[in-house]
Amino acid sequence: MRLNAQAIRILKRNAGLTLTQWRVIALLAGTDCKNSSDIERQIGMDKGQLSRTIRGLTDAGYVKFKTDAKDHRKSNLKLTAKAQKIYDQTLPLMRNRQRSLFAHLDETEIKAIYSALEKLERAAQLSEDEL
Amino acid sequence: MRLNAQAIRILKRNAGLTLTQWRVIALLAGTDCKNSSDIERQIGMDKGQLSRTIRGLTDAGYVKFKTDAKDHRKSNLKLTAKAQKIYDQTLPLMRNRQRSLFAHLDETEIKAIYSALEKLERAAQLSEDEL
DNA sequence: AGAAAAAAGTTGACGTATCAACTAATTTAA
DNA sequence: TTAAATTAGTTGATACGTCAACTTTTTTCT
Repeated sequence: MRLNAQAIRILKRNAGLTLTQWRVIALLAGTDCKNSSDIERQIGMDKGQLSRTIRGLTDAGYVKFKTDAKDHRKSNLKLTAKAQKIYDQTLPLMRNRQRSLFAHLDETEIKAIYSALEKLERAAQLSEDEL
Repeated sequence: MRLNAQAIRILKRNAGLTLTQWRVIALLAGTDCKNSSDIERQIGMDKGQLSRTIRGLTDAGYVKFKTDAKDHRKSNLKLTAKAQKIYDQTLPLMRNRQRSLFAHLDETEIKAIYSALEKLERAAQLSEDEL
């Protein structure tokens, strides 16, 4: 989407992050997501993609990776101080962008979009079975 | 988008085509687009991507490639009989899908979506300059 | 006519989305 | 309790979107 272009630039210039990296960091910082599956459930991101993104983040020193003590399948992810700082600096920028985008739409438009997209997803899902 | 999933399957199973290949074929068959730039203008597809897609189509025998006689920069693309046949067979399937998707939405929803997306694009474009 | 600009395509790089096959660990159920 | 199913995560493959650098050919401008 071209809509993401500016988000991508903001993140690249201000934080040196990709969009998926940002999304993962934001979830680790702003929700109680602690591992890959949590994130997957939260935003429906592909777990393969997620695995690679997380590796990238740990390699870059944004995330500390531990395997869960109780369940050895699970991981236990934590943001480093570095990541937390970047998050705190970047969140306002992203919030502003979000706001300035949606400022152009009125309530009914936003609702129509969400409901329509939901319907489309559902319709797509239904006819999926016929293939 | 997950919405494209079924289109992708229909194309793969019934025609052995990717989505971008289909789009290019559909434009060559259904409009007066004759070269890469025409297509680019029509659907705003990246010219790099387009170049590769067209190469793929010519390699697969769907498109005949000639350089334009008058302007040696331009190409002159034509569908082969094989491609035309696949197009004729596949178009109804894609049309049906389109219809069954949009059948779930009413007029106002469809309009709201289009106008909202336009506004979003425009808003994104505007704030782009501030970066 | 000659230099500069623009247009058409090509190629490379990177990021993202999705599907599939696979390993290892845990849960379930016979 | 052991076999089967499920869950967590990794890895590979393919397609797609976007940006950038580059070549070649044509236009534009002076």
